[in-house]
Amino acid sequence: MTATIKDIARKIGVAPSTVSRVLSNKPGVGPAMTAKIQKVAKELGYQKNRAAVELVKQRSNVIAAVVSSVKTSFAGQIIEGIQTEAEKNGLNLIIVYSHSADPIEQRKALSTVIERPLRGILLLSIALSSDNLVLLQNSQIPFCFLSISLDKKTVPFISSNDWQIGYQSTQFLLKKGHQHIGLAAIDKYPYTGRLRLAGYQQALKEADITPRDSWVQLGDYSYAAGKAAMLHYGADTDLTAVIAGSDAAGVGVLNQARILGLKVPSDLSILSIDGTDICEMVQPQLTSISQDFYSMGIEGVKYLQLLGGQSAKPMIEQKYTATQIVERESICDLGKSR
Amino acid sequence: MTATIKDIARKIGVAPSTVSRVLSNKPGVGPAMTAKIQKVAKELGYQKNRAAVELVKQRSNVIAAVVSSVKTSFAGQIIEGIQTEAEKNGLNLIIVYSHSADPIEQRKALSTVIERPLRGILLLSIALSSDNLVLLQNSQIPFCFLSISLDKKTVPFISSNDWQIGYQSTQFLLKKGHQHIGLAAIDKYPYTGRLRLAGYQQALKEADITPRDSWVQLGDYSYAAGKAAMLHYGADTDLTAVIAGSDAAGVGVLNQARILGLKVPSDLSILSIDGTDICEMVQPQLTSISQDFYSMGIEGVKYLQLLGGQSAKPMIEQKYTATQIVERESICDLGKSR
DNA sequence: CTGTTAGCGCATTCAC
DNA sequence: GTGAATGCGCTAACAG
Repeated sequence: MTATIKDIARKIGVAPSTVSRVLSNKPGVGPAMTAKIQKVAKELGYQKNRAAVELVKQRSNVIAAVVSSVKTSFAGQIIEGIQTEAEKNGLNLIIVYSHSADPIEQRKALSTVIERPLRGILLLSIALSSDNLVLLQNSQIPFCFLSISLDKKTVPFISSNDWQIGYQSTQFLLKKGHQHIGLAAIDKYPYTGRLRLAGYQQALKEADITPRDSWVQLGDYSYAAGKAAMLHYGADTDLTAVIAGSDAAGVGVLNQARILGLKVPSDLSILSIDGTDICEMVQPQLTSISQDFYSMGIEGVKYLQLLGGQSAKPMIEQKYTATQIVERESICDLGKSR
Repeated sequence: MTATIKDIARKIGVAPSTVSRVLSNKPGVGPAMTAKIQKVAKELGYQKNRAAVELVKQRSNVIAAVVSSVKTSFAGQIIEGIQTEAEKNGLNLIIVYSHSADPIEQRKALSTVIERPLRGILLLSIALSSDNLVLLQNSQIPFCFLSISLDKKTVPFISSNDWQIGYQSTQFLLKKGHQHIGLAAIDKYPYTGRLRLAGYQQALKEADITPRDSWVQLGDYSYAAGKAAMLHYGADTDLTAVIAGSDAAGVGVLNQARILGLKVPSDLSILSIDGTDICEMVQPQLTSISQDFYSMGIEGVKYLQLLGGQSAKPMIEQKYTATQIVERESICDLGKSR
């Protein structure tokens, strides 16, 4: 093993506590001694043992992000935000993966995280089973969900408003004169897909339009799901526009439409949800309803910091970050609406 | 704080050591007692304190991946591989970011990782400063670089052969009849960009072609770098093909070429390095020299496991994973070569 | 300014 | 099968 505080204390002929003081930047040690200790520490290649420090201090300066998948690039943006704000506050970030929605898998990821004295836990697009949520809550570690909006009043989250995403994007298309609007590659679970669906349905309802069942195609937000959805719609679809659950799905719809001989946007308009870089990388560029993922990350650690301050009130933050439609090239204006 | 082993021991009226035995699955405790202890542990919401365990056992079952925040999505594939193999071996994975090539930043990321009794460290596309490399080596923790091939005989890595990537892709284009071939958006640092450049130059040399300085455009592998490179080449470039340092860069070249009025592949062929999903998402689909990132991840943790076994010989692995040209739609065959 | 003492939570001897 | 004692490496009182 590596050298310990005792080793260097013994070597110099001083007490371990003195060494500890200088190595953890505590005041009250003479400059001569300080220098000497630092020198010997370097010579011996001393490395702090975090396990020991955390054990005695019952706290660390690390926060954890639990993410469900790396594939979608929005996670990268959130993490970027987290990392930036964490650095600013002298916090270290570790990331752990929790693949699936499988409670057992989730549990494993959670365990590796709540069994340590972390400063906070951020959960990205993770829908915890109720057992696991209880586990998390009992851990006493500050936490916050990101990019998912739960319905329980007692759990904090920072997310886009998914209902609004569904509502606004549908309304946008309606204003462009579209009447037959599809919704593709969203999942059927609460908190994201279901909310978007509800918003979509509401906007349609307000416009006195009754969507046909085939208009909404479930999926997992992937490129493949986008393609599959478009394949279901078919070349002779009555749809003039589709809202895709993610950018990747939007590209899937786009490419499959092309294969079917449909021109975008003249034959079919596409609005993709997310607004990541990929929207500008394809042809035509995808018009999107863009989310502010970076801010979610920033706000997430700010909230954690706030909780750490332990202001008696256990305030629960439930906050929506802004979304914004960014017009690019994939939507066709059909003229006046209504 | 959460309940400890002592709490549950006291509650039952038994010794802490007994509780410890059942909670860490050690044999030699009666079934009745075992059941009782487990029950009470659950009641109290007991959570192991990892810090304490790691302190006493001087080891954990976690491995760490250090990644540079490169925007390119290949990191996700490597991590997928790592995670898969780690799970198979009962290891937990934590990921930490090390932004830049700045030694100070690197040092911080390294510290959060070597100050713990990890089972291994995997470094993804990270070029450590020599100071930091020494630090890592002194930590006694098994480690391996991934997706970067160092020139020191003493450091283990698993990577594509970047020289071959440059050589083979150039040769491929040569065989397709291209004589004027650009290299875009690679960096100028050792170990990746410089190796690819050398391979590219060698292939050109063997074909008696002298590249003009303007043919190689440095960059950071990003979409923007690809666009910038193409902008430098200009609409009236003498190039008939360009090799892009990454898929994102390839798309950048593609889109900028389109803006300049060049048709791909008839006016300009593009070969992108990496072969991630994005190649199939753009129009035309990008022909690529694809890397086996997933395998790098798998092999990386296998190697770590091997080292953990402490077979007296401190064998150093330096291994190249396969690369393969995947033909899609962005390369035009100019006819017989030479 | 520096040394002594105690203990964080747990695993692991060694007794019984 | 179970209990008592010891120590992992470090920080935090408390003395001096």
